[in-house]
Amino acid sequence: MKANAFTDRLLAWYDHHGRKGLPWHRNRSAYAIWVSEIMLQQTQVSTVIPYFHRFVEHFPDIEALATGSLDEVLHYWTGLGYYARARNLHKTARIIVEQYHGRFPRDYETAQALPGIGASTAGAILAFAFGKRHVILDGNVKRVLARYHAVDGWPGERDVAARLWDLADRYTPRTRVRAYTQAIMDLGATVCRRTRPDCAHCPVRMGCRALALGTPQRYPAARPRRSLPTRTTAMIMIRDRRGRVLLQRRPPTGLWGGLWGFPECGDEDIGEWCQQALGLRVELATPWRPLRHTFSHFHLQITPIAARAVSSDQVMENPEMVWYNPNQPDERGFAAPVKRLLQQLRETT
DNA sequence: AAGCCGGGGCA
DNA sequence: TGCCCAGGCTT
Repeated sequence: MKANAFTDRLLAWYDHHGRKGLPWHRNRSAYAIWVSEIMLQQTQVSTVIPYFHRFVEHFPDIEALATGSLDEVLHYWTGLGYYARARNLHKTARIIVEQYHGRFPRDYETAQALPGIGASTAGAILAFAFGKRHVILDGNVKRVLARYHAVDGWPGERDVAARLWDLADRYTPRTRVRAYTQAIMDLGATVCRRTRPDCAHCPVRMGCRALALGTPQRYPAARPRRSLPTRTTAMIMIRDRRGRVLLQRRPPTGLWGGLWGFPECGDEDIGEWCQQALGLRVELATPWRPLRHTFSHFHLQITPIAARAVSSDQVMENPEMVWYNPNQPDERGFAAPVKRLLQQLRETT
Protein backbone atom coordinates (compact mmCIF):
# COMPACT_ATOMS: atom_id res chain seq x y z
CA MET A 1 0.00 0.00 0.00
CA LYS A 2 1.38 3.39 -0.92
CA ALA A 3 1.99 5.86 1.82
CA ASN A 4 -1.03 7.99 1.05
CA ALA A 5 -3.36 5.08 0.37
CA PHE A 6 -3.77 4.91 4.16
CA THR A 7 -4.85 8.54 4.19
CA ASP A 8 -7.14 8.19 1.19
CA ARG A 9 -8.94 5.16 2.57
CA LEU A 10 -9.32 6.77 5.93
CA LEU A 11 -10.84 9.87 4.38
CA ALA A 12 -13.20 7.82 2.25
CA TRP A 13 -14.24 5.87 5.32
CA TYR A 14 -14.76 9.08 7.28
CA ASP A 15 -17.18 10.45 4.70
CA HIS A 16 -19.54 7.56 5.43
CA HIS A 17 -18.77 6.45 8.96
CA GLY A 18 -17.03 9.23 10.84
CA ARG A 19 -18.60 11.00 13.79
CA LYS A 20 -20.07 14.28 12.77
CA GLY A 21 -22.13 16.82 14.59
CA LEU A 22 -20.22 16.65 17.85
CA PRO A 23 -21.11 19.71 19.91
CA TRP A 24 -17.73 21.34 19.42
CA HIS A 25 -17.92 20.85 15.63
CA ARG A 26 -21.07 22.84 15.22
CA ASN A 27 -19.35 25.93 16.43
CA ARG A 28 -15.85 25.88 15.08
CA SER A 29 -14.57 28.57 17.39
CA ALA A 30 -11.09 27.97 18.68
CA TYR A 31 -12.51 28.47 22.15
CA ALA A 32 -15.03 25.64 21.93
CA ILE A 33 -12.46 23.36 20.35
CA TRP A 34 -9.86 24.20 22.97
CA VAL A 35 -12.27 23.47 25.84
CA SER A 36 -13.36 20.21 24.24
CA GLU A 37 -9.79 19.08 23.58
CA ILE A 38 -8.79 19.69 27.18
CA MET A 39 -11.81 17.73 28.42
CA LEU A 40 -11.13 14.96 25.91
CA GLN A 41 -7.57 14.59 27.13
CA GLN A 42 -8.86 12.63 30.04
CA THR A 43 -12.34 11.45 29.25
CA GLN A 44 -14.38 9.79 26.54
CA VAL A 45 -16.64 11.70 24.20
CA SER A 46 -19.91 10.47 25.69
CA THR A 47 -18.90 11.56 29.19
CA VAL A 48 -17.55 14.89 28.03
CA ILE A 49 -20.67 16.04 26.15
CA PRO A 50 -22.84 17.06 29.14
CA TYR A 51 -19.87 18.69 30.88
CA PHE A 52 -19.03 20.55 27.71
CA HIS A 53 -22.55 21.90 27.35
CA ARG A 54 -22.72 23.11 30.94
CA PHE A 55 -19.27 24.62 30.70
CA VAL A 56 -19.70 26.65 27.52
CA GLU A 57 -23.18 27.71 28.53
CA HIS A 58 -21.76 29.22 31.68
CA PHE A 59 -18.53 30.42 30.07
CA PRO A 60 -19.55 31.23 26.48
CA ASP A 61 -16.19 32.66 25.43
CA ILE A 62 -12.61 33.22 26.50
CA GLU A 63 -13.53 36.56 28.02
CA ALA A 64 -16.14 34.97 30.27
CA LEU A 65 -13.78 32.22 31.33
CA ALA A 66 -11.04 34.70 32.15
CA THR A 67 -13.45 36.80 34.19
CA GLY A 68 -14.84 33.85 36.13
CA SER A 69 -13.38 32.81 39.46
CA LEU A 70 -11.33 29.67 39.86
CA ASP A 71 -14.01 28.35 42.22
CA GLU A 72 -16.60 28.67 39.48
CA VAL A 73 -14.38 26.94 36.93
CA LEU A 74 -13.68 24.07 39.32
CA HIS A 75 -17.38 23.82 40.05
CA TYR A 76 -18.15 23.17 36.38
CA TRP A 77 -15.24 20.72 36.28
CA THR A 78 -16.31 18.77 39.36
CA GLY A 79 -16.41 15.08 38.51
CA LEU A 80 -14.15 15.28 35.46
CA GLY A 81 -10.96 14.79 37.44
CA TYR A 82 -7.45 16.02 36.73
CA TYR A 83 -8.26 19.38 38.21
CA ALA A 84 -4.88 20.81 37.23
CA ARG A 85 -6.37 21.01 33.74
CA ALA A 86 -9.21 23.19 34.88
CA ARG A 87 -6.72 25.41 36.66
CA ASN A 88 -4.59 25.60 33.51
CA LEU A 89 -7.64 26.31 31.36
CA HIS A 90 -8.47 29.24 33.60
CA LYS A 91 -4.89 30.46 33.69
CA THR A 92 -4.61 30.24 29.91
CA ALA A 93 -7.86 32.16 29.39
CA ARG A 94 -6.39 35.01 31.40
CA ILE A 95 -3.13 34.88 29.45
CA ILE A 96 -5.02 34.99 26.16
CA VAL A 97 -7.03 38.00 27.26
CA GLU A 98 -4.03 39.85 28.63
CA GLN A 99 -1.47 39.01 25.97
CA TYR A 100 -3.35 38.03 22.81
CA HIS A 101 -6.31 40.42 22.77
CA GLY A 102 -8.65 37.61 23.76
CA ARG A 103 -8.02 35.64 20.57
CA PHE A 104 -6.68 32.10 20.63
CA PRO A 105 -3.17 32.12 19.07
CA ARG A 106 -2.99 30.72 15.55
CA ASP A 107 0.70 30.03 15.84
CA TYR A 108 1.74 26.53 16.90
CA GLU A 109 4.69 27.50 19.08
CA THR A 110 2.65 30.11 20.87
CA ALA A 111 -0.29 27.77 21.42
CA GLN A 112 1.94 24.98 22.61
CA ALA A 113 3.52 27.21 25.23
CA LEU A 114 0.18 27.89 26.94
CA PRO A 115 -0.49 26.08 30.23
CA GLY A 116 -2.21 22.75 29.68
CA ILE A 117 -1.54 22.67 25.95
CA GLY A 118 1.15 20.30 24.76
CA ALA A 119 2.23 19.10 21.35
CA SER A 120 -0.78 16.97 20.49
CA THR A 121 -3.44 19.30 21.89
CA ALA A 122 -1.91 22.31 20.13
CA GLY A 123 -1.95 20.38 16.86
CA ALA A 124 -5.56 19.30 17.31
CA ILE A 125 -6.80 22.79 18.17
CA LEU A 126 -5.04 24.48 15.28
CA ALA A 127 -6.05 21.78 12.81
CA PHE A 128 -9.72 21.85 13.83
CA ALA A 129 -10.09 25.56 14.45
CA PHE A 130 -8.06 26.95 11.57
CA GLY A 131 -7.70 24.02 9.18
CA LYS A 132 -3.94 24.29 9.29
CA ARG A 133 -1.80 21.22 8.74
CA HIS A 134 -0.71 20.04 12.15
CA VAL A 135 0.04 16.58 13.41
CA ILE A 136 -1.72 15.07 16.39
CA LEU A 137 -0.88 12.01 18.43
CA ASP A 138 -3.50 11.27 21.05
CA GLY A 139 -4.31 7.87 22.51
CA ASN A 140 -6.54 6.83 19.63
CA VAL A 141 -4.01 7.82 16.99
CA LYS A 142 -1.23 6.06 18.85
CA ARG A 143 -3.26 2.88 18.90
CA VAL A 144 -4.16 3.00 15.20
CA LEU A 145 -0.59 3.65 14.12
CA ALA A 146 1.00 1.20 16.56
CA ARG A 147 -1.22 -1.50 15.13
CA TYR A 148 -0.93 -0.52 11.50
CA HIS A 149 2.84 -0.75 11.76
CA ALA A 150 3.03 -3.30 14.58
CA VAL A 151 5.15 -0.90 16.60
CA ASP A 152 6.51 -2.69 19.66
CA GLY A 153 6.99 -1.07 23.05
CA TRP A 154 5.09 1.28 25.32
CA PRO A 155 4.38 4.70 23.75
CA GLY A 156 5.53 6.33 26.98
CA GLU A 157 9.09 5.47 26.00
CA ARG A 158 10.84 8.18 24.06
CA ASP A 159 11.89 6.09 21.08
CA VAL A 160 8.47 4.55 20.65
CA ALA A 161 6.80 7.96 20.86
CA ALA A 162 9.25 9.38 18.32
CA ARG A 163 8.45 6.57 15.92
CA LEU A 164 4.72 7.18 16.28
CA TRP A 165 5.09 10.94 15.78
CA ASP A 166 7.04 10.22 12.63
CA LEU A 167 4.30 7.96 11.29
CA ALA A 168 1.59 10.44 12.27
CA ASP A 169 3.42 13.14 10.35
CA ARG A 170 3.80 10.95 7.29
CA TYR A 171 0.07 10.30 6.96
CA THR A 172 -1.25 13.76 7.77
CA PRO A 173 -2.38 15.27 4.46
CA ARG A 174 -1.98 18.84 3.29
CA THR A 175 -5.64 19.15 2.39
CA ARG A 176 -8.71 18.07 4.35
CA VAL A 177 -6.75 18.21 7.58
CA ARG A 178 -9.87 18.61 9.70
CA ALA A 179 -11.51 15.56 8.16
CA TYR A 180 -8.36 13.48 8.38
CA THR A 181 -7.71 14.39 12.00
CA GLN A 182 -11.25 13.61 13.01
CA ALA A 183 -11.16 10.44 10.90
CA ILE A 184 -8.15 8.88 12.56
CA MET A 185 -9.47 9.74 16.02
CA ASP A 186 -12.86 8.26 15.14
CA LEU A 187 -11.31 5.13 13.72
CA GLY A 188 -9.47 4.59 16.99
CA ALA A 189 -12.58 5.27 19.05
CA THR A 190 -15.10 3.21 17.10
CA VAL A 191 -13.25 0.53 15.08
CA CYS A 192 -9.67 0.20 16.25
CA ARG A 193 -10.81 -0.05 19.87
CA ARG A 194 -8.44 -1.01 22.65
CA THR A 195 -10.37 -4.21 23.28
CA ARG A 196 -12.35 -6.08 20.65
CA PRO A 197 -11.15 -4.17 17.58
CA ASP A 198 -13.59 -4.48 14.70
CA CYS A 199 -11.00 -5.30 12.06
CA ALA A 200 -13.61 -6.64 9.64
CA HIS A 201 -14.94 -3.13 9.18
CA CYS A 202 -11.62 -1.33 9.15
CA PRO A 203 -10.85 0.69 6.01
CA VAL A 204 -7.11 0.09 6.35
CA ARG A 205 -7.17 -3.59 7.31
CA MET A 206 -5.33 -4.54 4.10
CA GLY A 207 -2.15 -2.84 5.19
CA CYS A 208 -2.36 -3.50 8.92
CA ARG A 209 0.66 -5.41 10.16
CA ALA A 210 -0.80 -6.18 13.58
CA LEU A 211 -3.82 -7.76 11.92
CA ALA A 212 -1.55 -9.73 9.61
CA LEU A 213 0.23 -11.01 12.71
CA GLY A 214 -3.15 -11.96 14.12
CA THR A 215 -2.73 -10.00 17.35
CA PRO A 216 -3.97 -6.44 16.88
CA GLN A 217 -5.02 -6.11 20.53
CA ARG A 218 -1.42 -6.58 21.63
CA TYR A 219 -0.59 -3.12 20.30
CA PRO A 220 0.35 -0.71 21.68
CA ALA A 221 2.13 -2.36 24.59
CA ALA A 222 0.69 -1.49 27.99
CA ARG A 223 2.47 0.68 30.47
CA PRO A 224 4.54 -1.39 32.89
CA ARG A 225 2.56 -1.48 36.12
CA ARG A 226 3.39 -1.45 39.78
CA SER A 227 1.24 -2.37 42.74
CA LEU A 228 -0.44 0.54 44.44
CA PRO A 229 0.16 1.51 48.07
CA THR A 230 -2.81 2.43 50.30
CA ARG A 231 -2.93 5.71 52.19
CA THR A 232 -5.46 6.60 54.83
CA THR A 233 -7.11 9.79 55.93
CA ALA A 234 -9.98 10.90 58.14
CA MET A 235 -12.41 13.46 56.76
CA ILE A 236 -14.01 15.34 59.61
CA MET A 237 -17.53 16.50 58.88
CA ILE A 238 -18.11 19.15 61.49
CA ARG A 239 -21.58 20.65 61.62
CA ASP A 240 -22.73 23.67 63.54
CA ARG A 241 -26.11 24.21 65.19
CA ARG A 242 -27.62 25.38 61.93
CA GLY A 243 -26.59 22.23 60.11
CA ARG A 244 -23.81 23.90 58.15
CA VAL A 245 -20.63 21.93 57.60
CA LEU A 246 -17.07 23.18 57.80
CA LEU A 247 -15.14 23.10 54.53
CA GLN A 248 -11.56 23.99 53.84
CA ARG A 249 -9.94 24.90 50.57
CA ARG A 250 -7.14 22.59 49.59
CA PRO A 251 -3.73 23.96 48.61
CA PRO A 252 -3.67 25.31 45.05
CA THR A 253 -1.53 22.52 43.63
CA GLY A 254 -1.27 18.80 44.13
CA LEU A 255 -4.02 16.34 44.87
CA TRP A 256 -7.46 17.88 44.40
CA GLY A 257 -5.71 21.26 44.26
CA GLY A 258 -8.00 24.24 44.76
CA LEU A 259 -11.03 22.08 45.53
CA TRP A 260 -13.00 22.36 48.75
CA GLY A 261 -13.00 19.46 51.19
CA PHE A 262 -13.48 18.49 54.80
CA PRO A 263 -10.68 19.10 57.27
CA GLU A 264 -8.48 16.03 57.27
CA CYS A 265 -6.24 14.68 59.95
CA GLY A 266 -3.93 11.72 60.05
CA ASP A 267 -3.24 9.65 63.12
CA GLU A 268 -3.62 12.40 65.71
CA ASP A 269 -6.35 12.50 68.32
CA ILE A 270 -9.22 14.01 66.37
CA GLY A 271 -10.72 16.09 69.15
CA GLU A 272 -7.39 17.61 70.04
CA TRP A 273 -6.54 18.16 66.41
CA CYS A 274 -9.76 20.10 65.84
CA GLN A 275 -9.02 22.34 68.79
CA GLN A 276 -5.42 22.95 67.76
CA ALA A 277 -5.74 23.23 64.00
CA LEU A 278 -9.21 24.71 63.72
CA GLY A 279 -9.76 26.34 67.08
CA LEU A 280 -12.98 24.41 67.45
CA ARG A 281 -14.24 22.27 70.31
CA VAL A 282 -16.12 19.33 68.86
CA GLU A 283 -18.18 16.34 69.91
CA LEU A 284 -17.42 13.26 67.84
CA ALA A 285 -19.96 10.76 66.60
CA THR A 286 -19.39 7.20 65.43
CA PRO A 287 -17.27 7.11 62.26
CA TRP A 288 -19.04 6.17 59.05
CA ARG A 289 -18.06 3.23 56.96
CA PRO A 290 -14.75 3.95 55.19
CA LEU A 291 -14.71 4.78 51.49
CA ARG A 292 -12.04 3.67 49.11
CA HIS A 293 -10.95 5.97 46.32
CA THR A 294 -8.36 4.92 43.80
CA PHE A 295 -5.88 7.15 42.04
CA SER A 296 -3.42 6.18 39.37
CA HIS A 297 -0.67 5.73 41.88
CA PHE A 298 -2.29 4.86 45.23
CA HIS A 299 -5.49 3.85 46.96
CA LEU A 300 -6.95 6.27 49.45
CA GLN A 301 -8.95 4.89 52.35
CA ILE A 302 -11.18 7.60 53.74
CA THR A 303 -12.81 7.39 57.15
CA PRO A 304 -15.61 9.94 57.37
CA ILE A 305 -16.14 11.22 60.90
CA ALA A 306 -19.24 13.17 61.82
CA ALA A 307 -18.81 15.78 64.54
CA ARG A 308 -20.71 18.65 66.11
CA ALA A 309 -19.14 22.01 66.85
CA VAL A 310 -19.70 22.78 70.51
CA SER A 311 -18.13 26.21 70.67
CA SER A 312 -19.84 28.00 67.85
CA ASP A 313 -18.70 31.39 69.04
CA GLN A 314 -15.54 30.87 67.05
CA VAL A 315 -15.23 33.59 64.45
CA MET A 316 -13.98 32.39 61.09
CA GLU A 317 -11.72 34.98 59.56
CA ASN A 318 -9.92 32.55 57.29
CA PRO A 319 -10.95 32.90 53.62
CA GLU A 320 -9.81 29.35 53.05
CA MET A 321 -12.59 28.05 55.29
CA VAL A 322 -16.32 28.27 55.05
CA TRP A 323 -19.41 27.08 56.87
CA TYR A 324 -21.24 25.48 53.98
CA ASN A 325 -24.93 24.70 53.83
CA PRO A 326 -25.28 21.37 52.03
CA ASN A 327 -28.89 22.19 51.26
CA GLN A 328 -28.01 25.42 49.50
CA PRO A 329 -25.08 24.46 47.26
CA ASP A 330 -23.14 27.27 45.61
CA GLU A 331 -20.51 27.23 42.92
CA ARG A 332 -17.33 25.61 44.12
CA GLY A 333 -15.42 22.50 43.18
CA PHE A 334 -15.43 19.24 45.11
CA ALA A 335 -13.53 16.01 44.65
CA ALA A 336 -15.77 13.06 43.86
CA PRO A 337 -15.75 11.46 47.34
CA VAL A 338 -16.40 14.84 49.00
CA LYS A 339 -19.34 15.44 46.72
CA ARG A 340 -20.66 12.00 47.63
CA LEU A 341 -20.29 12.64 51.36
CA LEU A 342 -22.02 16.02 51.09
CA GLN A 343 -24.88 14.30 49.32
CA GLN A 344 -25.14 11.75 52.11
CA LEU A 345 -24.99 14.49 54.68
CA ARG A 346 -27.92 16.18 52.96
CA GLU A 347 -29.90 12.97 53.10
CA THR A 348 -29.26 12.43 56.80
CA THR A 349 -30.28 15.92 57.87
C1' DA B 1 -9.21 -4.80 39.97
C1' DA B 2 -6.72 -3.04 36.19
C1' DG B 3 -6.10 -0.04 32.23
C1' DC B 4 -6.45 4.40 30.18
C1' DC B 5 -5.41 9.31 29.08
C1' DG B 6 -1.85 14.33 27.75
C1' DG B 7 0.66 17.53 30.16
C1' DG B 8 3.19 19.71 34.22
C1' DG B 9 6.96 19.70 37.11
C1' DC B 10 10.98 18.29 39.34
C1' DA B 11 15.49 16.00 40.12
C1' DT C 1 15.41 14.27 30.08
C1' DG C 2 13.35 10.57 32.51
C1' DC C 3 10.62 9.91 35.99
C1' DC C 4 6.52 10.85 39.00
C1' DC C 5 1.98 12.94 39.61
C1' DA C 6 -2.93 13.22 38.72
C1' DG C 7 -8.88 11.09 39.10
C1' DG C 8 -12.87 9.25 37.33
C1' DC C 9 -14.46 6.12 34.03
C1' DT C 10 -14.62 1.75 31.20
C1' DT C 11 -13.74 -2.91 30.82
